[in-house]
Amino acid sequence: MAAKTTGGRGRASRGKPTSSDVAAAAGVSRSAVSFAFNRPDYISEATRDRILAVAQEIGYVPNTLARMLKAGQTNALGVLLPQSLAKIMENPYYARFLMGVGQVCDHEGLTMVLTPPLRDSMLKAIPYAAVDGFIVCGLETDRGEVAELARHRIPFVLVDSDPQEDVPSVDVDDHGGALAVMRHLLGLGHRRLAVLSIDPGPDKAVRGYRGPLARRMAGIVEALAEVGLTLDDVALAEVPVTRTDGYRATKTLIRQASPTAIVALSDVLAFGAVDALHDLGIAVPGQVSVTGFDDLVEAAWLRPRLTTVRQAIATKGRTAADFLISAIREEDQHPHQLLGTSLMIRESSGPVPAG
Amino acid sequence: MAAKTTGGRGRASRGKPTSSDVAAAAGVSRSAVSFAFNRPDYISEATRDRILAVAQEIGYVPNTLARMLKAGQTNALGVLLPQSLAKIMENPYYARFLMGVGQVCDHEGLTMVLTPPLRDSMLKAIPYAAVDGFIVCGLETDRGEVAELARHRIPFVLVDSDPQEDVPSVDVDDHGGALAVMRHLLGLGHRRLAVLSIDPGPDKAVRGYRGPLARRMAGIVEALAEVGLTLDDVALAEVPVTRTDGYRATKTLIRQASPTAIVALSDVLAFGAVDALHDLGIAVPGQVSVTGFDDLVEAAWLRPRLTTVRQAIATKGRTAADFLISAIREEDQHPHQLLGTSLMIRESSGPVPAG
DNA sequence: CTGAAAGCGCTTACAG
DNA sequence: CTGAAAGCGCTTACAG
Repeated sequence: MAAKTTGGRGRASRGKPTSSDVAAAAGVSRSAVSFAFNRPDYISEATRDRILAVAQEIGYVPNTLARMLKAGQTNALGVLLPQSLAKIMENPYYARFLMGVGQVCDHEGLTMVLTPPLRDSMLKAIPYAAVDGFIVCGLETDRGEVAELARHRIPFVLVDSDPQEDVPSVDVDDHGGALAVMRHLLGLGHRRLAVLSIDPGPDKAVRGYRGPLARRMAGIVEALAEVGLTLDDVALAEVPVTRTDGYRATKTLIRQASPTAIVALSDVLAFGAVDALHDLGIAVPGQVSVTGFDDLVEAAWLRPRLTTVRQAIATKGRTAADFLISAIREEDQHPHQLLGTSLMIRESSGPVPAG
Repeated sequence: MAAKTTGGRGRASRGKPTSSDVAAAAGVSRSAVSFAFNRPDYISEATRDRILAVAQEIGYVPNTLARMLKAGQTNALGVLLPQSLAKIMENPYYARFLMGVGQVCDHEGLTMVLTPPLRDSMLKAIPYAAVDGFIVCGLETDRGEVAELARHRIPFVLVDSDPQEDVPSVDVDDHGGALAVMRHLLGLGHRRLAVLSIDPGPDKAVRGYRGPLARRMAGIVEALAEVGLTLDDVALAEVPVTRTDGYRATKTLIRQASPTAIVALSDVLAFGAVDALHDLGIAVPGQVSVTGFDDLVEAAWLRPRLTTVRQAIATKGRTAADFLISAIREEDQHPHQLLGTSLMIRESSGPVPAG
């Protein structure tokens, strides 16, 4: 601990100067100091200048925390993430999503607070960050957090989740996207398919798929049914969304199922798949087609260019931030936005190879 | 504004419940409530359980702001960024850097607050976010902010900057990196070079290059001198660090200077350059070599794989976070870390074409 | 094991 | 235009 000079309440005291220090040094009351910063019109310009000069000199700036406490707002938007900060920043999907959120924050003069999953050690006393509300992200969410947030009357919006009646939410037409990409592949004649899917987390066994993953799987099942197939007819791998995991899983899928097409449920996984196929000497799309989901900026850079399902990720972030701001202002609506998806047919998918 | 029931200090009051509400409902004092959350050993288990149950029931959770104010710390690390949040999240370099910072935050149980450049409208009353300290990032920094932070005794560390004696800092051997990549290209016989550089910002005219850019330029000049050239002998474009800007600038450079090698001072710019050359039908490295700087993860995905200067970006973030934590704890050291760079020779650079 | 009191640093009616 | 006072919601010695 730092040594603290006790009795020093004057400017001689160690630590950050407070409004009292400024008041003493400028020979005015603390309110005058406050007015100098917040209500220029309440005091004479001369006094204000003097106070500000003194403040500048002794290095005073109003304590943000105290200000926030008084005001009852923080001017910060929280983003409650489904994974560790390190993992999130590694995932281009989130970079893009946070870009959207960031645009709104920039525009509204808000800061952005990134919060990793709540430590569920003590679900009672969640140490919420100092924010005005949360954007709750991600496939793996809505365990206890959502109920907790609602109970504590903290404004929030759900993203990539299972929409709830009375909570604002932003989602994407995952079902339609998955359906479209599957029909594309099936239309090209592919029947030996592998689905490179996203790890649904530990409680899938208990509760089945949820959120976007559930919708995407439903789209896949629907498309399969159209040609008389079921999920049992495709190879399935479920892995964390990293390029490395996509790479490894692809090698396994190829070995075990020798599919003619790999349907990745995320572009990042598709990147890994293309890499793996390249390293295996398998031509894309000559021998194996690969499709993604998301249409990250990087998807168009890849060679071959990736066929994928586009979703407007930045728009999703922007919309979520807008909805949150409305919720914070207690404009008591509960808007639900469903953004469209569209199939981007590029170079990584082609007709099933002859034979 | 929300309607506020005035005199209601009981649990009937609107808005979030406070410790008084819990105390009243549980028939104990406010301190007891506080103890239930913070000092389990100060009260009986039975009482604690009762208080916690009541808290849970009425949806009470201690106000974070008040807590922080009392404690004098926020458990949040601020990252002061050189650009708007939207731009930052668009740049893979920052994604990687923030990943490093995130790793430390994850480990230490800290949250991460992203702060765009301070609005210099009112340099006196900068509305600092509620954080324990700042990691100050970026080429364009150290205008007024650094002096302000120091004046206000806010702990901070400088990253990618011009190190100062008494401020912790983390930098990279930009000079060595630039020197190495230039020697590589010159060694391959290239003499008609174009440098695709980073926009130094508005006050370059006044103060010249600073920070990493200054060091990289110095490395370039040194390498040029070794073969009897000067900066006047190379084409130079200075643009914002986006793939699009790299793309456009490359087209211009090719038209105006027809270089045999393009030295990009950032991988993101190099990505754009490779794209532009591809679209122009110019072979890389057959006709034009391209090099980058950073060695982003994506650099190895590119085809041809990008020759570039590797810097340990995530480590930089991690080190910066560690230094900041030390500074916050007032372990009064001012460590300076200089991380190495290394030249990654891959496929995008080759010998100067004959003729 | 509990309760009244002070205080973290600020802002804001309110009376002068 | 200024100053004393209350209060934002919490925590923490302190005396019981």
